[in-house]
Amino acid sequence: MSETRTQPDTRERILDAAERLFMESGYEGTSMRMITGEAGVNLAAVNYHFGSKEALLREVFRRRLNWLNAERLRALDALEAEAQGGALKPSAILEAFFGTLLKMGRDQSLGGMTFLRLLGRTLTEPADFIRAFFAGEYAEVIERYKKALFRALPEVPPEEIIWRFHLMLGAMSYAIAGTDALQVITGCEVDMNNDGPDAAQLLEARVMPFLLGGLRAPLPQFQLLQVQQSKPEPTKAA
Amino acid sequence: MSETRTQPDTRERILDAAERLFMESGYEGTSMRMITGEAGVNLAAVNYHFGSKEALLREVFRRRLNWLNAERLRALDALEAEAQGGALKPSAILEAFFGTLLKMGRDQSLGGMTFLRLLGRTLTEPADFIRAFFAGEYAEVIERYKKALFRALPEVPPEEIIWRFHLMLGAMSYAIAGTDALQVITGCEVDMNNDGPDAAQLLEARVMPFLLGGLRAPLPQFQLLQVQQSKPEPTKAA
DNA sequence: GTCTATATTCAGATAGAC
DNA sequence: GTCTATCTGAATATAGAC
Repeated sequence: MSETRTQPDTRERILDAAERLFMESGYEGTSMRMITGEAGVNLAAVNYHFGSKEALLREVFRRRLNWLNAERLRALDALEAEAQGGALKPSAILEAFFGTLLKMGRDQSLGGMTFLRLLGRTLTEPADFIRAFFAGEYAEVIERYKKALFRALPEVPPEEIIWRFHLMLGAMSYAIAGTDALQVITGCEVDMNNDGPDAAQLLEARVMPFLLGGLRAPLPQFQLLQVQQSKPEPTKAA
Repeated sequence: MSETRTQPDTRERILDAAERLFMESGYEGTSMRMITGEAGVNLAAVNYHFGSKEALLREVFRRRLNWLNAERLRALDALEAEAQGGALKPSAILEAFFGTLLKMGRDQSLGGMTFLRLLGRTLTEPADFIRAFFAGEYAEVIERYKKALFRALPEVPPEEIIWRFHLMLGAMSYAIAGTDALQVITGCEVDMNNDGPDAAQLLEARVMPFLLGGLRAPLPQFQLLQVQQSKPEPTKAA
């Protein structure tokens, strides 16, 4: 905040450039020369300010994930306070979890669609240190939401809920990240490449019903058998 | 088939090693020295047999996708012949499309889970030539299945079907590819790392109900308004 | 803090002997 | 077809002047 800044924020310019280029070309596919070139700073500045390319990537994410994690916890706290100890509605939980994410897409100062797409892509990056980093960053929030879903869907086996959480994350990530990848595959133009509020709003209207439908789908056969022994009439999961 | 082979198939050994390493470390993260090392062949052999690293990647996929594409078309042909000109059930279409994919996971000679995970991961690789390659390979099959879904769900706007197709692909890809990525995130062990029939069967039982639930979810608000003007009682999509 | 110049490593690719 | 040896370029990172 109160730094003696000489240039218009070299550090910030590097983070912005890296965010965009990692999104576009992936971590391994982006060189530090590309980053410093786009940022208009000297090559050595990255190592001076961040120490290494790995540390730069971590900082790119930390800058945004701090807000996302805090906001997701806050949204869940608010829901639970309102419910006064009762179980939450599955749709409200998804709204808190994914709605918060999509709010980032609508706000440039939080990263906008650029960061959302970077996030979706990076979850599948194979580099070990990236996976380890995300595991640490996400652990607390995921744990809280998992527990909320367990309480919201008591008749669904926890293992099944975890799988469906997994599948919802995947669908959302692809919807965000895979724009060109999968829109080429589906052979249709999709209107998400531009930043701004429209893309995130459309995404929300389209994806949330799909996720909720998947989350509340009938249980697979082999689990229905287990459940029927303890409860009558469990055809629907919720 | 009738080659004058000196060694136990250098070409095939390279393809197998590349398939596994690309799956594990990604395209950019895998060097030709890693590949030839694992295959136990000379470094120069890759360029001799395939010409370049790019061409090697394409051949890794072509070897498997030829079967997948043909089988997916065959499965759809069979369904349409059986329906005698009528519309198909959405569940049958998904079964043909994703069931065929998962059949590969159960059969080592078709690539097994290794290839399935490679496929899921590679769809999000950002390199341009990879996206272009997939677009070409998938075009025909996607077109046929899209049309089948349009007919199967006449009350759902085509644009919405395309989105949900997109979302189903994403969920399935993550379920397959993101094993360690997302199982770390969800904080639970998932039993998919090993090859073999069990993993693919479990996957099928778990994922298919989710996909069908998403595909048939209620339409988003803004599309309900459009549809209600032409048809009564369209609360459910199917 | 910023720059130039460079150290070091490793990538993909190829020439040419066998 | 397979090998050794090597070319060429590009990557990350750093030393040291300013």
